Amino acid sequence: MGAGMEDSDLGNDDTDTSGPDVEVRTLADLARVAGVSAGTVSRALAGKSLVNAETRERIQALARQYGFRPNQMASKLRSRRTGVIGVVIPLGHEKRQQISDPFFLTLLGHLADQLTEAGYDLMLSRAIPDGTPDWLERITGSGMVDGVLLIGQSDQSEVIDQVVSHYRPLVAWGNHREGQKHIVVGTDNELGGRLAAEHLIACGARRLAFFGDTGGIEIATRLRGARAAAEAAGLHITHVPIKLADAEMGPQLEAAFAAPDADYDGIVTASDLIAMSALHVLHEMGRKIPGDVQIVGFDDLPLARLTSPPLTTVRQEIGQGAKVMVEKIRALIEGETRISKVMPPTLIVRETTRS
Amino acid sequence: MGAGMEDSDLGNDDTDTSGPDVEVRTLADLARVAGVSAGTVSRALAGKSLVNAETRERIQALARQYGFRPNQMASKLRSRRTGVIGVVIPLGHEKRQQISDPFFLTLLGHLADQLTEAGYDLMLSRAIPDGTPDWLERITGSGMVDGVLLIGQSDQSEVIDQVVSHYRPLVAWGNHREGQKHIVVGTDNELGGRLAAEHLIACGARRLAFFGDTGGIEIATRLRGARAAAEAAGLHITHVPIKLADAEMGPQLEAAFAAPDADYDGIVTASDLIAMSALHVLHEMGRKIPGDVQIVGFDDLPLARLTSPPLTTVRQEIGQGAKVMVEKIRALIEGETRISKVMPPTLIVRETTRS
DNA sequence: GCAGATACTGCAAACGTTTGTACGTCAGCC
DNA sequence: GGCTGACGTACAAACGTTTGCAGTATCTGC
Repeated sequence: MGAGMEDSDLGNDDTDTSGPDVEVRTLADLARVAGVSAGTVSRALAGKSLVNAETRERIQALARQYGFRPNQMASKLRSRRTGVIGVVIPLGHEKRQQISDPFFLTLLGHLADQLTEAGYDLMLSRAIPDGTPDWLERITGSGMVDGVLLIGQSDQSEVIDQVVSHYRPLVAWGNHREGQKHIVVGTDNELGGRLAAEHLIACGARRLAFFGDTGGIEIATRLRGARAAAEAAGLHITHVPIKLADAEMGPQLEAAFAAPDADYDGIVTASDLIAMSALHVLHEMGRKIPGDVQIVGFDDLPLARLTSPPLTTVRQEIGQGAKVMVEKIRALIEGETRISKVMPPTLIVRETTRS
Repeated sequence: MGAGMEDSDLGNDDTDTSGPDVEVRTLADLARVAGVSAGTVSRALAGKSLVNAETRERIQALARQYGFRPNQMASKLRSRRTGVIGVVIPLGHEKRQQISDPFFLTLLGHLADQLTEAGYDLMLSRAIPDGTPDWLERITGSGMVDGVLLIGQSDQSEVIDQVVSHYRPLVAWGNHREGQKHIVVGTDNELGGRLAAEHLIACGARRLAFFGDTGGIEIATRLRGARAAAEAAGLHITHVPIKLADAEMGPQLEAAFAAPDADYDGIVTASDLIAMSALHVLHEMGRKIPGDVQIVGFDDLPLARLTSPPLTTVRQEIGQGAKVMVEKIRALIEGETRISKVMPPTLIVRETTRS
C-alpha cells in the first residue's frame, strides 16, 4: 500500500543513534544502517584487518547497540567450519540406557572446560552401538561437527577403525591396542590392573578377585594385568562380572559374596564406583576393611578420598587426559597427523589396604 | 609411553562397497545418480509422502549405498530449525572454573537421555556470568539452538528474566520465586530445608548448623527453610558458608569444626557432597555419627546410600525433573505457554540421624 | 472423449553468511 | 605527472538445503 517498508533511503542518519527502532537481523540490515556493504560488515565483525580500523569499530559499536549477532548456521555453512566438537558416549555393553558412570561424567566436565577454552562448542550425543558403524557415522557424517571425541570405546574398536578410515578427526578415550587405526588417549589399563593386584599381594592378600564386567576392552585389559600379577605370584584370581548399573550393583555384589568359595581377602575392582558399593556391602556383612578384606578401586574419583576407610585406588589422570584429547583433536583438524597417547596410572595408597 | 601409527594416506580404500565410483556429497549429486531433481531427493529423504513410494525407496537405497547424508548446516539454515537444545551451566558463584558438582552432572546425564529421546541434539556450554546478560545471549542469540535449558540459576535470576523478555524458549532448573518471568523446574527448596531441620530437631539435635554457600538462590532458600524450622522450635541455627570446591572443602570443614562454639549436634548440608565430606572429616576427628553428630544431606545422589553410615538426605527428583524440563522446552518451542513446576522433595531417612 | 481432479516431479527462490576479485582513491617516488 | 603499490570497500558468487508454485502425466467419472 501507501506506506511501503522499503526504507532504503539512508540519507536521514539523524536520530537513530540510541533507539533500535529498526530491527536489524542480518548483515545486510546492519550494513544499511552503517552505510557500507554486507561484506564489509562481515569482515569488520570478524575483526579482520582488511577494513579500516575506524570503520571496524564503528560497525562493532553499531552491532552491539542493535544487539546483532550473525547467524551461526549461515556462517558455518559458508565457511565450512562448525566450531563444534561432537562428544559421544557409547552406551555399548551396559544394558542401562543412561549416562551414569561418574568417571565418564567427570571426563565430560573436563572436556567441556578444555573445549570452551579452545573456542569450541560441545555437542553431546549418547549412542547405542548396534554392530554397524551407523551409530558413529550419524555423527561424523552429519556435517555438524569439526571433529569427534569418543568417551570410551566400549567393544567397538573395529567399528571405530572402520569409520576412521574415511573420517580423520576422531579421538577416543580408552585402551590402546596394537594395530589399531584410531587415535586413543587413555590409561595403561594393563599396568593399572597389575599395580592393583601386586599391591594387594604385597599386603598379604592371597584369595584374589576381580570385580567388573569385561564387556568393554578397558576393563578386560585391567583384568589381564591383574591376572598377570596374580600368576606371577603363583595365585589365582577369580573374575566376578559386576555390571555398572546403580540399582543392580548391590544385589550383584551380595550374590557374589554369597557364593560358596567367595571368601576373598583381596579385591581388585574395575572402578571406584564398584569399590564403593563393595565397601558398603562388606560393611553391612560385618567384614572389617582392610582387616578381613582389602580393596583397591580404579579411577581415583574425587569421592575416593571420602569413603571410610578412604579408598586405595589406581589413579587415572583424567584432567590431563581431557587436555590431551583436545590438543590432539585440534591438531587433527588442522591436518596434522598424530599418535596415540597412553598415560601411566598411579597407585594411590589409602586405607582400604594394609599397605 | 605412547605407541602409535602413522597412517597418513587413506585415499586407497576403493575396495569397500559396491561401487561409489563417483563421489556424492550433495543432494544434487545424488539427484544426478538417481535421475531426478534435487528437490525430489530432499523430499524422498525426508520421507515425505509427496513423492512416489517406489521412487522414495529407490532414492533412500541409493543414499545408503553412497553413504550420503544431507549437510545439516544447510538444512538448518534453510529450515530455520536446528534441532538442537543448548544446555548451559552457569558457573556463577563458584570460584572454581569447572563443572564438577555431581548433582548437575547427573542432571545433565538425564537431560541428555531425555533430549535424545525427543530427537534433539544437545549443545553443552559452560558460562561465566558477568553481570550483563551477555553470557546467556551469546547462546540464545547465536541462532544455533531452538531452545535453552539452564542448569541452575546461580544468582542470575534478574538477568535471566531480562533475556526471557525477548527469548521465549528457555527453561531453568532451580528455585521458583514469586514474580519471576522465566520458567523454572525445581524442588521446593524451602520445604527441603525445613524437612531436614525438623527431622534433626525431632531426633534430638539442639545445636544446629547449616553448611553451604548461599551465593546461589537455591541454597539460600534451603537455609531459609531450615532457619524457619529452627525458629519454630525456639532454636538457633548457625550458617557456615562451605563452598563446593573439591580441594578446599576438607580444610573449610576442618576450620568450621575448629571454631570455638562449633560443637554442633545437628547439621543440615546444602548438598550430599558437603555431607559426605563432613562425614569424612568428623570420622577423622573421632566423632560418632549419629551418636555425637547427626547429618542430613541434600539431593539423594546415588552415592548417598553408599556412605557409612548411609546418608539421611533430602531427595530431589532429578530424573523426573529432567523429563519435565524437556517437556516444557518442547512445548515452549511449539509456541505454547507454560508455567513453572516446583516439585516437593522427600526426606529419605537412613542412618546419619537417630530417626 | 473430455473436463477436471489427482499424483508426482521439476524449477528456482530463498536462508544469511564468507570471501575472491575488481574497483577506486591516495600517497610516494622518480 | 604518471606509474606503482597499498589500502579500503563493493560486488557477486558460492555454501547445500528446503519448499512454494507451476507443470506434466495419469486417472476418474460422465
